Amino acid sequence: MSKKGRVLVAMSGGIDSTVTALMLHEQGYEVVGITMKTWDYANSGSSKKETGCCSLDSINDARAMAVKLGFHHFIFDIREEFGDYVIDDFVSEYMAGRTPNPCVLCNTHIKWSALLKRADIMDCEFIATGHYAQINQLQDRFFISKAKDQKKDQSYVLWGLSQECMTRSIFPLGPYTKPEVRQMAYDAGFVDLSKKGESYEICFVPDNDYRSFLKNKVDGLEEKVDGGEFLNTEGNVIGHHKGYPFYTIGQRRGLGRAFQEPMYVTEIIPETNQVVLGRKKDLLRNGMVVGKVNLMKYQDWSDDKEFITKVRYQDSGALSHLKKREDQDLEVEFLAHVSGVAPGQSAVFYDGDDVVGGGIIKSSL
RNA sequence: GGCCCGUUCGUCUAGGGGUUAGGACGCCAGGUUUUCAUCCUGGUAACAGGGGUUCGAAUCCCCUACGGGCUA
Repeated sequence: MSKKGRVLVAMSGGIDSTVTALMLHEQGYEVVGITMKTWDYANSGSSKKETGCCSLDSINDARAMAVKLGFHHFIFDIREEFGDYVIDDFVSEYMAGRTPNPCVLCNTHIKWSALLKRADIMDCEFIATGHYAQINQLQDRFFISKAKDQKKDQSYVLWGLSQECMTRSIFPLGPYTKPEVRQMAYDAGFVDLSKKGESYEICFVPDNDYRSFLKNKVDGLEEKVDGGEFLNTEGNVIGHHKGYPFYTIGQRRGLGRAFQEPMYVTEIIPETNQVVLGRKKDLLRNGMVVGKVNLMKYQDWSDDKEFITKVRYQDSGALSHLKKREDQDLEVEFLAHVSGVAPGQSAVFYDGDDVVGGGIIKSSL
């Protein structure tokens, strides 16, 4: 029917995915909307403000939006896969003293495969999301590149996408800035939507309190880990904490104790339920080991090639060398010290604006 | 049991007759952020207690409570 084909658009009811659907429609695609239900919100407490990408309210919003635009719309229940994979990993990572990245994991292992599976059933050649990122191609390889709007760039959370995923994905917002997208929503008559705020929380933790979430998921956790020791970098006990799963490397606030200067979590030791605190300079590292690597732009490179490594979503990045190891892990050497390397978080490597690849931080060096 | 010091926001402290009693850390609230964090802005909050002296006391004096040195 349509000139360009059918595209399955992941709609959350928010401004970005709505404009995505609109743009594709205007470009001549036949749009089918889909909203994924990842979590059962009925008994997870009330949420007054805008919550994650897939709250129950948002599902209704998304449906209403699709209907208004005249698209077909489906709700896809992926609670089971999502719960088994993303939530179980989330809990076990924290219990192992690491800091998981559920959005990345969901994108890599759940969201895209769920979308593609549905796209096949619905006879859609493409899938699209409202991510601020771009897809490029170098010879036969596809890779993610940063969005035009560097402030909104979301390439960091997409490092895990496979070649197959990228061949069929479209990110219509990549070449636009957030203000431009807002204007488009406004011009299209979605005045309220154009003023809608961003969503921040983890979708399955609507009240943004992951610590309570962990307590609810793990029986007796609080009693088990409460009262662990805070150590200084010399190994002396300097206080007590609420339990190692409730802290993350680089954390400063919420330690509940005053010291002469700001103190940060520099190490988490789950075996002994100890948390090491140090000064800002104690967070600096020379390198790290990254596992579960997915390579995008290049398969190989010379050892002296310099890449920019981001260690967190908002990290501005540091020049570094990447070396492949026997076990497929990457050894990353920072050319300048990097602060707050947290095992469990994603590391993403860039060549300019292009994503070379990414992985999960195993340990710092 | 005689002679000397110290006691300030929750914490560590600045201030030595007229100060909005300052800062740091904590805590709280906003901002930034599709993770957790970081980061930025702002806010809350104190002169151990009782007497004096002074126009005026956190500041000077005198007692009453908790902390350091020579003597028996």
